[in-house]
Amino acid sequence: MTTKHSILIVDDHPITQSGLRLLFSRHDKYEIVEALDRGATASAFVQSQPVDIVILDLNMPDVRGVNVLAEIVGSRDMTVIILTGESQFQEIDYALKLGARGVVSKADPPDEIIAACEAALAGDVYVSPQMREGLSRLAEAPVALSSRQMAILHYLAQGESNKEISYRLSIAQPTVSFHIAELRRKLDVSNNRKIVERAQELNLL
Amino acid sequence: MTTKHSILIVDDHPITQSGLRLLFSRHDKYEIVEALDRGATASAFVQSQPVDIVILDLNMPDVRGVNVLAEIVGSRDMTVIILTGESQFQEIDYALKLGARGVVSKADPPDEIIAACEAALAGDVYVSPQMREGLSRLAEAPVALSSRQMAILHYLAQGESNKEISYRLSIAQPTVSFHIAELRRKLDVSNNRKIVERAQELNLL
DNA sequence: CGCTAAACCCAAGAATTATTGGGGCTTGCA
DNA sequence: TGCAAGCCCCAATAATTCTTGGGTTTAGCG
Repeated sequence: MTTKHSILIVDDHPITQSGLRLLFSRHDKYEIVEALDRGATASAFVQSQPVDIVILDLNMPDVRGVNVLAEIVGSRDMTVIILTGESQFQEIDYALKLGARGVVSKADPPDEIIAACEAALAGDVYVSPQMREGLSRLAEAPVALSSRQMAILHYLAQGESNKEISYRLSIAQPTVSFHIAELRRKLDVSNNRKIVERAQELNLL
Repeated sequence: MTTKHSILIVDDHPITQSGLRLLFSRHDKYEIVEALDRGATASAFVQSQPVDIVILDLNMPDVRGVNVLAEIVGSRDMTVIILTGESQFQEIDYALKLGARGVVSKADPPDEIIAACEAALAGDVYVSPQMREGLSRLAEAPVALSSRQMAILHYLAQGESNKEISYRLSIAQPTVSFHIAELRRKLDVSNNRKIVERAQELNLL
């Protein structure tokens, strides 16, 4: 092997970053080139410096991981592996639809992360046994949202304005309003202020 | 020093455990004697083998960390440091009342954990700056809302539009916007979509 | 009593968001 | 193959919401 596989870590917990460094230090096939603690910086980073694999946390203080994922796969064809601490299967399912190449829980043995990387490099999508079980139990959603609608729903849940959303997704403001109208229709609410509440009732977040 | 300070880690994420091992391996004053991934096993462990310091996660699949804490401090006088990944300040406040000797977020620099251990050994209670700020918001003087502001807050929580609210209260629409701006200011949020969320945090609803 | 602060209100104009109408794309199905 | 339905997008325009700058009233205080 001439060159190692470059890895970007995106996780807001320094202690988890340390754990990942220790893990990958035992596999000289991989090299961590950067570890970031904010989703926004991650989107920017991969623009200027693409990496082979992104290890992405779903829960970060600034941006939802799925939205980072959407931005990354939207601009570059990069391998993203989801590393989640919670059992948010709806969101994980959505991440897979967006193009995540692997899903591992922080409660899984660390080797699962390596397994996911191996699978991704081989062109497969790896979901750890625990996560696979959770996903299979996920009852088919009574309300089916498209990926765009889901992305915008997540931004809404974070309290972002339409303008901010249009900027992040690089689409026109009326397009955001259009998707919001679709969310209102599908979730059967009359008012934008009820969208997030209803989505939570339906476990869409 | 004749003997090292013994440490028990209780956290359901192996990768976090790795990070902690790496961290404490750089401080030969401490020695990790065990790392457990379930709260129930932790309660049992310290009965048979007391340790100097317990690093305790709040979010575990089987038992809430606070319940483990209650059992530990109830039976043995042991130093427990809370290591939390979420901003659950109500629960953290409760943990401190129960007798936790330190609080650190997983989003804090790892050194904060060492600082908390040092403080605990010196007999102090250490709360990291980030956590301290969150806790202070809990304790800060209750936000005083006028009756008009409170009325409008309730309408907002029900998802009513400004127009509907102006209609119900028989006031002009800009007046509603004015009161909403006051709510934003008093609740210290930047965006209308966050008002209700913040009000719930403060138990104003 | 005058002064200040805070709550309440509104008109007008600025800013944001929604709707309409239309286009392109893909998928499944007749 | 052609058609219908869903998704995604946007420009232009409509509707809503926000801000600004002003006004009134009340309450506390030196």
